Amino acid sequence: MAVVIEHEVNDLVERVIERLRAEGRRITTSRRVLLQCLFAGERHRTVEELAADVQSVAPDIHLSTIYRNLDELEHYGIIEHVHLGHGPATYHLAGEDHGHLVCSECGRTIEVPDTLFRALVREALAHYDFRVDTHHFATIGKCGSCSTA
Amino acid sequence: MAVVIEHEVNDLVERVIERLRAEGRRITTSRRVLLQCLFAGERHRTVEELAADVQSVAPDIHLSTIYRNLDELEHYGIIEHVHLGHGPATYHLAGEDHGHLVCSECGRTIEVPDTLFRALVREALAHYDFRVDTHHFATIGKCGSCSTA
DNA sequence: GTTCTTGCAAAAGCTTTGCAGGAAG
DNA sequence: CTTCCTGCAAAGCTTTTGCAAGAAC
Repeated sequence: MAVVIEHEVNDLVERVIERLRAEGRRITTSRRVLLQCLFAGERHRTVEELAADVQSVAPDIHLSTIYRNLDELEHYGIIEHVHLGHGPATYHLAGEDHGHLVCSECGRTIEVPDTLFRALVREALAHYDFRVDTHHFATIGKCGSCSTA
Repeated sequence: MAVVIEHEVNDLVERVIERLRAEGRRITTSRRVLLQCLFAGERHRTVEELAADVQSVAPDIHLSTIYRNLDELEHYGIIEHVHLGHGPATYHLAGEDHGHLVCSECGRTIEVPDTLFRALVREALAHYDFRVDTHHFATIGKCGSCSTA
C-alpha cells in the first residue's frame, strides 16, 4: 500500500482534478497535495495523520483547510469517513468495498470484505426497510488477542 | 417504556444500589437519582437528555458528576454507551439483547433483535477470530423514508 | 476583476480533569 | 475522622466558522 509507483499516483490525482475542474472548483496547491497524500499513503488516516503527511510537503497548509478540502472531496464522493467509536474520524478513498472490525480494547482495525455483511444487509432490508451502509459503519468488538487476555 | 410502575423502578434501583454498596461505592443522592432516571425513562438517552431528567428532580447535580457516575455504572457493567456516528454518545441499560440501526439522514434509531446479527457474529468469529459486540455497535444506513427521498 | 480559497483566530460541542470543600461510612 | 464524591472552573480534543487577505480563473 505504502509503495505505489509515482506516476500512477499522479494519474489518479489528475483524474480527480479533472472531475473537480468540471464541477467548477479551483485547483489549488492544498487540494493537489491532499489528493497526492490520499492516493499515496496508508488507506485509513485521521485528519491529524493526513495533516502530518500534507504538511511534510507543504508546511503552510492549515488544518482548517484540510478539513474543508476533505469535506469537499467527500461531497463529490471521492472519499468517505468512518467513525471508529472513539477518537477522530478516519478518511479513506471511496468505492473500496470493505468494512471495518475495530477492537474496543486495542483499537486495531481489521479490514473485511463486504461479503461478511451480506446476510445482515439482506435481512435489514427485508425486515426493516433499512439500507445498511457497510462503508460508513465500523463494527466494534474484541480481537483475538484482546479477548483471550 | 415511559410508563413503568414506580415501585418496580425502585426495586431495580435498589438492586443496583446493593451491588454498588457491595463494591465499596458510596450511595449518594446523585447516584440514586441517576439510576431512577435510567430505569424510568426512555431507553436511549444522551448525557444531555439524562442531565435534563436528573436535574428536573435535583437541579444542583452537575453535568460532570453525571459523566462520572455514568462512567462508574458502565465500569460495573450496569449500563453501556453507543456512538451513533455523529453527535453525543447515548447510554442505555446493559444486558438488553438488541442492536441499533441508525439512519444517517434523519438520525432515527431502530432497535433490532440480536438475531439480525447472527450470521455476522458467527462469520467474524470464524474467519477473523473477532468477537462482535452487538450491544456497543450501531449500524449506519438509510431508513425507508430517507432512501426513497 | 470577480469569485473561490486560504490562513488565522476564535469558538463550538462533547467530555475530562484538578482542586478544595463537603458528604458517606 | 478518613476516604470518597461533588461542584466548579478550566482545559482537552476534534471540528467548524467568520473574516479579511490572497490566489485561481
